[in-house]
Amino acid sequence: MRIRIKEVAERAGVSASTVSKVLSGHDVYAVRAETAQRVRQVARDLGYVPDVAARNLRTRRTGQLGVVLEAVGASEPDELLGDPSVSSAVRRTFDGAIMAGLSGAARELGVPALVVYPGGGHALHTFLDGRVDGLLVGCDPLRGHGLLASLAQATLPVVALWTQRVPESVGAVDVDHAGGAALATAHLIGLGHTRIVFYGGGIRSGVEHFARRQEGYARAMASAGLPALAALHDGPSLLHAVREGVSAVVAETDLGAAAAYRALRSAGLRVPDDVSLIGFDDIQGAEYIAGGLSTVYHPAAEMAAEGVQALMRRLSGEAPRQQLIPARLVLRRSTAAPRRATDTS
Amino acid sequence: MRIRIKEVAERAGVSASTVSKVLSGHDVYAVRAETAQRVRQVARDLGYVPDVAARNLRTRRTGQLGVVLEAVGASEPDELLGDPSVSSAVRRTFDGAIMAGLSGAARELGVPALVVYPGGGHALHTFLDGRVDGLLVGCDPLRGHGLLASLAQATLPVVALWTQRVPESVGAVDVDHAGGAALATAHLIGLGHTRIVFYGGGIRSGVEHFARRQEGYARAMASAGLPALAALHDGPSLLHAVREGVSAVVAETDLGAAAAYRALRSAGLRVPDDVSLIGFDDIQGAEYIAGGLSTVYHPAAEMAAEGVQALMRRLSGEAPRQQLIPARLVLRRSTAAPRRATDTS
DNA sequence: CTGTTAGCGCGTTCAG
DNA sequence: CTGAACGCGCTAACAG
Repeated sequence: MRIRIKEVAERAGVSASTVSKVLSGHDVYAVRAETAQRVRQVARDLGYVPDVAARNLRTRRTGQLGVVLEAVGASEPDELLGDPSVSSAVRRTFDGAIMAGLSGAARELGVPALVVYPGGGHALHTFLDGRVDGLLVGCDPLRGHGLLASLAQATLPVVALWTQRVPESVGAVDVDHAGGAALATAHLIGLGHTRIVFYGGGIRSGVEHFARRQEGYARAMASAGLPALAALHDGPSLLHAVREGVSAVVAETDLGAAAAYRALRSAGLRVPDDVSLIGFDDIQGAEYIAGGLSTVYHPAAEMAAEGVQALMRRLSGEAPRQQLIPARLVLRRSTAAPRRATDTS
Repeated sequence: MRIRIKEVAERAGVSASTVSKVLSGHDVYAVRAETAQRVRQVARDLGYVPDVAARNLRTRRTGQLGVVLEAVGASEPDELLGDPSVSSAVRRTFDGAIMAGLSGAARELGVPALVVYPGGGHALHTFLDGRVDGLLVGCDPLRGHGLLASLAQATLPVVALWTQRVPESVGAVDVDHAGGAALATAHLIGLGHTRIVFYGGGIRSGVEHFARRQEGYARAMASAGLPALAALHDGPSLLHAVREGVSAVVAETDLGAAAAYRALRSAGLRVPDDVSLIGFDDIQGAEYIAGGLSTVYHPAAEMAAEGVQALMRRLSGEAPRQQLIPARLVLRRSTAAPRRATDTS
C-alpha cells in the first residue's frame, strides 16, 4: 500500500493540509521554514508520492498533453510513393522524429507526460474525458483529417501538426514545404539552370504537402523570371523533357528522386553531369541515392517541438496561431552547374 | 461546463449510481433493459463523457500503460555506428517502429492511452504516482539501463523491451539477435561459403545486442563444423582477411555493412562476386547499400506489440516471462555463392 | 431492480 | 502560522 499524505502528516506531527502546502511548492502558503523542512524530510524518508488521480480530480487539471498521430502505424497509399515497405519505413522515420521532438520539448517544458492515443478512428468524446489539458493532432499528410473539424467545436485547446488547413480556433505548426521547394529551385537556378521541372504529383496529387512543394517551385521560378513547367510524374515524360532541354529536376520527395534517378540512369543519363536532381525530405538512405542526393531537410522533430510550445502557450491563454518551420538545403552530389546548352552551338 | 453523471441521472429520472451501472458496461449489474436504454439515450443526447480523474480515483486504476523510451531523442555514441546524423536517423526509425507497434497493440487490446514519459533521467517515483497501471521500458540498446533495477523493487508491473538482461520480477521482450545472426550465417554457409567473418564490435563492444549477434554467428559456424573467426572491426583488417581467403562477411549492422562495402570497393573488390556481404536491421535505405543489401529484418514493431500484450498479461496476474521475437532474412543482391576457391587451382 | 450512503486522496478555503 | 472541514465526480457496497 502506498504512502498517503495523512501518514506523512502524522509522522511529521502536522496536519495533512500542511503537508500539501509544503509539497505544493507554492510560496503563497506561509509555513514555518522549520516545519517545512521536517515535512519534506519525512516525505522523502517514507517515499511519499502524491496521487495524481486525486490531485487531478481536485484541481481539474492533469498537466498532460494528448497526442494523436493519425499517421502512426498507417501504411502509405502505394500509388503515391512506390514500394510500400520503403514508404512505410519513411513514415516510421517521421513518426520517430516527431516523437523525439515532442519528447524533447515536453522534457524542456516540464510536461510530466504525453498521452498518446493509439491508432486512428477515435470518436471525439475520447479526447474530452479530462485525461489531458490539450491536444496535439499530428495529421496524416497523405489523407484528410476530419478530426480537426470536430475538435474545433470542443473547448479543448488543440494544435495541429503537419498541416496548414485548420479551423480558426485550432493552432497549427507545419513544415514550410513551399519555402523548402523554393530553396531547392533557387539553388538550381543559382547553378545556372533555366529549364527546371517539378517531378511528382504536386498539386494534382491532392496531397497538401506536395501541392505546397510545387507552389514553392513555381514561386521560385517566377521570381527568377523563368517559366514554370508542368509537373511530370513518370519516367518516360521525364526523359522526353530532358531531351527537350530540361537540365534539372526538383523531385517532390526523396523517394520520387530515387525513381527519377532510375529512369534517367536507364536511359544512360548521368547525375549530375547530364541532369541535376534534388529531392525533398532528406530521408534516411538519401546519401546512398543517386550517388548522394542533394535534398531539402524536412524538420519534423523541430515542428513537433514547436507544436508542444504552441500548445503550452494556448493553455496559458494565448490565441491560436499558424506557424511554419523553415526547411533547409542539404547539398550532396546530385546537383551541379549545367553543361553548356547543346542548342547554342 | 461539462455534463456530469448527476445531470444525466436527473434527466433520465434515475439515480447517479444507476447511470454508472448502465454505462459501466458490466452486465453484472441488474438494470431493467428499458431503464438502461433510456439512460443511454439521455447520456448520448447530453454528450456525457465520464470524468476519468474521478473514475481513476475511485477505482484506483487508470487502464493506461506507461512507456519509457530511454532511446527516444538520444543520440548514438559516434564511435559505435559512424556518422552521427545517419545513426540518429536509424534510431528514429526504430523509435517510429516501436511506437507503431505499441500503438497498434494498444488499439487491439482496448488500452485507452499510452502515457509516454518524456526523455530520460526520470527518478523512480515519477512512475509510481498512479498515472499508469504498468510500465513498458524500452531500453537503450547502446547503453546500460539502471532504471530497471530500481523498478524491480517497486510494485508496479514492468516489461522491458529490447533487452534480455532484466531482474527476475521484470518481464522482457527482445529481438532474437543471436537467432537472426545465425540465420544470416547459415544462409552464407548454405551458399557454399566456409571462410566467413563477423564484422563489428560484437562481444567486445559491450553492447548487448551486438554481443548476441556475434554469438549467433559463432553458433551457426559451430553447428556447421566451421571455425568461427575473430571479429573484425576496421577496413584494413577486413581486406587482409579477404586476401587470406575469407569470402563472406556477416556485418553486425547494416551501417557496418555499408562501411565494409566501402572498404571492399575501395580495394577493387566486388560484392557479391568477390565477397558476399550480409547486414542486420534492414534499415531504411538498405536497398541502396551495396547494390541491394541482403540483411536480417529487425522486428522492432513486433517486439513492441508483444510487449504490450506481455504487460497486459502481467496486469491480469501472470508471472513475468522473457520472450524473443524471431528475426528473418531479407535477401537482396549482396550475397551469392563463392567463386571457386583460387587456391585449389 | 433501484436508490442511498460512503468514501477514493488530495488541495483549498476559512477559522483560529 | 496551522488545522478542520469540505468537496472534486465517480463507483462499490449495501439496503430497500
